[in-house]
Order: sequence, then structure tokens, then C-alpha cells
Amino acid sequence: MPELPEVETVKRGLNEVLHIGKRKSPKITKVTRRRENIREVIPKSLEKDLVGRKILSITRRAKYLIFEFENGFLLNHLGMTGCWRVCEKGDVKNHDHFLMHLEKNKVLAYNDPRRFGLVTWCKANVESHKKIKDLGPEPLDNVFNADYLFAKTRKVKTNIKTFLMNQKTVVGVGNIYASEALFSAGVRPQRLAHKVTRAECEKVVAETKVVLENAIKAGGSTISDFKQAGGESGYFQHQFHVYGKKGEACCKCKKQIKQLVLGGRSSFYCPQCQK
DNA sequence: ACGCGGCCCTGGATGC
DNA sequence: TGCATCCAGGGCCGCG
Repeated sequence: MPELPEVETVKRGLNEVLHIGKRKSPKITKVTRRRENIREVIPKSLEKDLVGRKILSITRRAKYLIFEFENGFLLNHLGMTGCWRVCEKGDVKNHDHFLMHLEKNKVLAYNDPRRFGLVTWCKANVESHKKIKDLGPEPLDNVFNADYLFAKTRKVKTNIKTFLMNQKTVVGVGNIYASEALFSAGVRPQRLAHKVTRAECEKVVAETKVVLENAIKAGGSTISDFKQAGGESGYFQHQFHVYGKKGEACCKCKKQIKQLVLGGRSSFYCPQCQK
């Protein structure tokens, strides 16, 4: 599921389905930890922290979801396979690790087969929480601009794709959108970051924003389907230009898309369109 | 200090 | 059909 557009889609969907901020938003009546340890232990204290309270807001910072309560914040990362669903009481599935029971026999369930996700509690100042405080700027914020990226890349030894995926550089860009943004920008993923020109940095920044914005728009369609069991995808995957397309013809020039591994992650590019 | 490989897990796809 | 292998949208840790 989870790069920035998917987390943003989950956030919007949950806000809508749970009527967050409206009078009919449900109270939490009970909390169940079906498995204590995912990436980190889910705190036992969540029971007393959450029962009897309402979710005041659900926001996103980087790939983290932040559930705000009057006494603190539930901080969540979906890892590779995490998802939330709203279901009827008793509709428990394999890999449901954490349940927030709601009024009217509804349940908000966190499901995560690979258990790379995070569910934890932060009493106050979530922005200075250790998982949050060192994160880079939001990609759609004006702080993430060509000046910033050009300056930041000058002394970097690694390739531009790995650097773009580093959450200290800019948040929310994962393996798919890094490949896609670099394709649109015409920059090969294996190029050393410090050799990317100022003009190319401008393109990389601009195309990163475009790709993420388009994916958010496309991901909007998952609102109804995450309510059901799946929570899988919107329709943004139909807009991929290079990701997962090794050997296929480039949509612009018809040359074969190539694949290579950078920082241990599959990377895709067009040898003709990207320099 | 930085950059990289390995690792944390399960499950689906692929190959023999 | 069954079994083995590889791969997956992320991030942390320890090593050189």
C-alpha cells in the first residue's frame, strides 16, 4: 500500500467513514491487542489511553498516520503491508493485530501481514517524536524546491534515486514514485546525486510533485474499497510509465524499459528518455 | 559521518 | 500437485 499517496488516501477515507470532527464520530469502547509485537510492541497502555475517547483528527506526516486524541496521539506507520478497515464487530481477519472497538458495534482494525508497521502512543508534541523529528520536508510543500534539492545533493555520494527515497531528503517518496518521477524528469536513477545539474533538479522536484499529486487524485477511488477487506489499490497503477515494466516498450520512445537494483530496491528507467 | 548490505516478516507468483 | 525460490509499495541497525 503505502507511499505518500496511499497513506494520504487512507487518511482521507478514514476521516470520511468515521465522520472525524463531526458530532456523530464514534467513541472507542474497547481496545484489543491481538498480537503485541509487530515492528515494535503495541503499548498495553493504549487500553486506558483510548477507551471512552473520540478521535479528534486523523492527519498525515510523511508516511505516518497521526490519530489525535485529547490526551495524546496514536502514531501509525503502515510499513509494507499495513492497512486499516472499518468492519462489523466479530469480523476479525488473520493478521488483525490491533482493534479499536467503536460504538454501534463497529470496529477499526489494523491489519498487517508482514508486521513491518508501527502502532505506538505519543503523549504530546508528536512533531518532536523520535520517528518524526528528523524527517525532511513534505514533497508538496514549497520548501521542497529546486534550490533545496540542488544544495542538498552537492556532497552526496549515492545515486539520485536512493537519495530521493531517503526520508531525510524529502518524505513520502517510495520505490514506485522515485522511479516514476525520475522517468518524467528525464534523469537516470543511477546518476550520482552530486552530478545532477541545477536544471535537472528543477525537473526532478517538479515531476515528483506532479506524480504524487496525480497519484493522490487516482488513489481517491480507494475510499470505498478500503472499507471492505482489501484496502489494496486505487487505479494509479494504470498510470505507471516504468515501474514494473522491464522489457516493455517505453510509452514515449518505444525503447525497452530496463531494470536495475539500487540500494537493494528494483529500479526502472528508459535508456533513451533518461540521461 | 556516511553509505551500504542485511534483516525484520508473510504470502503470492514463478519455476522445477 | 507439491515444494523451493524469489520477490514485494519500508525503515532500522551495524559494519566498514
